[in-house]
Amino acid sequence: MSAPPEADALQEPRRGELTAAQSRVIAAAVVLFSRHGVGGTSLQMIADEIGVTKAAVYHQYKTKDAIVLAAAEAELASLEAVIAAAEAAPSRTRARDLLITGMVGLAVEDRRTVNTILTDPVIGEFFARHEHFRDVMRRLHGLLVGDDAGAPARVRTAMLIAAISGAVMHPFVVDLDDEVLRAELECLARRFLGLPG
Amino acid sequence: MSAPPEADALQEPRRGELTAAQSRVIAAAVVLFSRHGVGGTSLQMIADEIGVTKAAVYHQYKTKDAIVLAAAEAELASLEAVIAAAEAAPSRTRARDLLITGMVGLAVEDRRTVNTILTDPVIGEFFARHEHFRDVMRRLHGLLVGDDAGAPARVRTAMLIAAISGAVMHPFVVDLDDEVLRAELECLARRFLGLPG
DNA sequence: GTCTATAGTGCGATAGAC
DNA sequence: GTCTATCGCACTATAGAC
Repeated sequence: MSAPPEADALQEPRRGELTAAQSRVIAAAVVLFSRHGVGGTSLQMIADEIGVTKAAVYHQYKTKDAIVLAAAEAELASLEAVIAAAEAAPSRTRARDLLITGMVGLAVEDRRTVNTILTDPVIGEFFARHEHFRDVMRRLHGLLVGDDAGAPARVRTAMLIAAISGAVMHPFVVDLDDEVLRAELECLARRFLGLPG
Repeated sequence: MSAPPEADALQEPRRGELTAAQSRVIAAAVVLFSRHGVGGTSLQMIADEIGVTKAAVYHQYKTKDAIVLAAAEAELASLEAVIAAAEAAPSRTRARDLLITGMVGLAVEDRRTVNTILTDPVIGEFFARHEHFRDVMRRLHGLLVGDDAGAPARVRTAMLIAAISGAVMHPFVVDLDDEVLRAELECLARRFLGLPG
């Protein structure tokens, strides 16, 4: 595919460039995965969602697994961007601040998709097998609690990640405005970490 | 699958009245759902897991949806028992204490099954349709924050539920001993609620 | 890049014997 | 309660025209 060289410096996840057709496939897949689970989503559903045939989808990705992998990495890329921004912060306090704000922002923005996809067993297997995911998690943990690899620190990080990504899709908050939810989540997340906020 | 939604509202299975054969089906289903997702689990897999044929499984439950529903309510029943015990406590403080201990205990005990099943999109649809689930969540919320239905209280409850159920299956804590994980989770959950302990 | 057409497989579900 | 056997269908994946 041919793209204008200037205009698209913004959406490159650095890990494999997606063509426009591929982006359409992944966008549809993410929505459907979150609605029906990975196992409950067929290539026919993805094809229908973007208005093409199955064969056209197969031309972009040779197998369903390849689509699942690309969708998982697309989701991960958003988180990685937030982490990279936080790592570039001048101070540790500022870094944690950026991280909380960024993570809450991502979760609120996507709501239903983020956690459902992150907790899907099929995606979980991909993440467990791929070093890139573990690396991102390690960097996130480092920003939150430093080099401490003890049990309390690890449980703390796990709880914060689960709390933010899981809370946004809970029935209790479905009717809340994005801005209200974002503010409350940030406040409670900071308090959980013992930060001012 | 994906039957007309209106049809199954009347035929709620009575909890706690499972035959031995039905219990075997549900136990196998819960394990497989958490490992492959609901959509990725076939009746053949369930039949193989308990060593019978598909037809024998169909004799216990007429459709796959009926199995999914029974499995979801079996998971919910554990939580309901914890809530009932907490509601019977003499004081509100004691009730919250029992609730935290019970919820953490359930989550640690099951680890992989609890959260994966709770966040599966197919199970989520069942929960959204059935009043019983909403009732359990309402009682849980009441125990945690009383009658307060404001945004901060709801976000707080949602975060705590997500934090406990989600943290136990995070990669960071997979290697932790059950007792260590339980102690850390209880401590952090209490602190999140501003309780002593 | 998308199409039609088709392969081979496994699915949910049913009938009827034991 | 479990079995064998089967139906009709949807699935993943491929081949080849445009």
